[in-house]
Amino acid sequence: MSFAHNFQDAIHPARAEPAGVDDTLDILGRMGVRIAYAKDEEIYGQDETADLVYRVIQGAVRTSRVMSDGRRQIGDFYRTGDLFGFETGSHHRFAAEALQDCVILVLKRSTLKSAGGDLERLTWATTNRELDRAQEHLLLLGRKTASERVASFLLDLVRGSKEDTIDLPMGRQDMADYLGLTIETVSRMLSQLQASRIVCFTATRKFRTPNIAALAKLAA
Amino acid sequence: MSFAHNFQDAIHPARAEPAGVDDTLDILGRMGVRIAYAKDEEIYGQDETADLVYRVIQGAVRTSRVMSDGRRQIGDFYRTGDLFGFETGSHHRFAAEALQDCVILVLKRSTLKSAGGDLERLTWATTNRELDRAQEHLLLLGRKTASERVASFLLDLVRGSKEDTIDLPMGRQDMADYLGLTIETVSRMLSQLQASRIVCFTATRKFRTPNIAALAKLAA
DNA sequence: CGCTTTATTGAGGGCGGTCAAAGAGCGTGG
DNA sequence: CCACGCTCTTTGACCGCCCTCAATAAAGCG
Repeated sequence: MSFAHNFQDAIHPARAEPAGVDDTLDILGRMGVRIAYAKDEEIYGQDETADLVYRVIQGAVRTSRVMSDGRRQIGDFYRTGDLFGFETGSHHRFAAEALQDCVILVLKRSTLKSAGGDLERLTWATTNRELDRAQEHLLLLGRKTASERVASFLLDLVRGSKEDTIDLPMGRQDMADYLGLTIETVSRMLSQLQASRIVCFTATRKFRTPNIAALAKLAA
Repeated sequence: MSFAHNFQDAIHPARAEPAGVDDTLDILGRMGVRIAYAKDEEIYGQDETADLVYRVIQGAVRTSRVMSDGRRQIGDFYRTGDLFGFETGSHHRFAAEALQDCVILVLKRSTLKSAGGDLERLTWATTNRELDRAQEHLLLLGRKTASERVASFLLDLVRGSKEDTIDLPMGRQDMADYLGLTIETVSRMLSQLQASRIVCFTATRKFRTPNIAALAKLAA
């Protein structure tokens, strides 16, 4: 499954940190270890003990859980700068995998907690954000229709980006497993949105949203 | 909607605390204020600021979120002894309502955080448990079938109880809104489980599980 | 360019939703 | 205690959304 040769600190510590990011995060950079993962490589496994936390330096990550018969649910996606692995106190309910080749900063959880002050506040804020997102996800999975789910998903991406053209870091199967749908339904909904001139795909994984208001309305 | 006359500390502080509960929780009892809520009364509202936390002293509570067209998703249920209201750092994504007439201990969040030591650990543990449950819920809503959802739900109740006969604190509509189903589907699945001799309802809201192994298998 | 993987589109079926009616539970008042 | 009325639950018939299966098309990659 994974034949990537991990390496520690092979990436130069100088990062292109966007301006405005809290200085607190810079402290993290000096505390942890950078590890590179190949696409689809596992960062941590389902039911693994959770004494580490992670930050995406480059690339993107998904958390997922698979049932014994292969059905899969994706918990969330993480982009550059995001912290993840906070989901539990002892054992991970979801596994984490690299969505693309990426570089991850790995830290001991205990280090973060004992650091006090800003870092503790950061840990707290991150966990709260996780809960918020999970609850929004619950509503989506429990009560939204297929088109509403896809619209909500795209809207989330639009709101989390400053670019005009947005590129999806994941394939259709990952979208489907996040949204609780099949790949075919996702594809159909996307085609439908495009036919309605609400989104416009310039490539399989690149799109623009000429009509965000309409998209927001569809997302319900 | 609610014509219950709330009253503070009208309930005598002596509680029938089951043995084995952490002493930490007793401290809470001296810090907060007890408030009684009538069935279906709102404890806090969707989008309300979240500077308080709560503990169920008596009765049961649900958290829920409704969409503009009335579709509702229930986040979780809370029984005697459970802490709730930890879902967010600033504003509640879900409202909380009394499932039955109940008594709730209300505390300032800041009090809890500044107390340090055990209480801080308790806050942390509770939040982690919330995340764990939310993630389990995500899998249920995203990937399980109707019968698996109902089986999972009943199994959860069985595992959380020491009694042989379990009674449901909620009606079918609440179950449905928790499971992302309709009331009719829930009812049909229950009838089906009973026909299979996997559960046995002695009343609408009382059941036993003669065959937990089979129930666990169905829950997947 | 050929091969593999991924995405789209179509046809048909099934699970769960919708609509409707009957039945059970339960408090109220005669 | 029973009759009545309300709410909640169950059951049935039918429908529609999404899934399944299958084929084609497009995209990635050597």
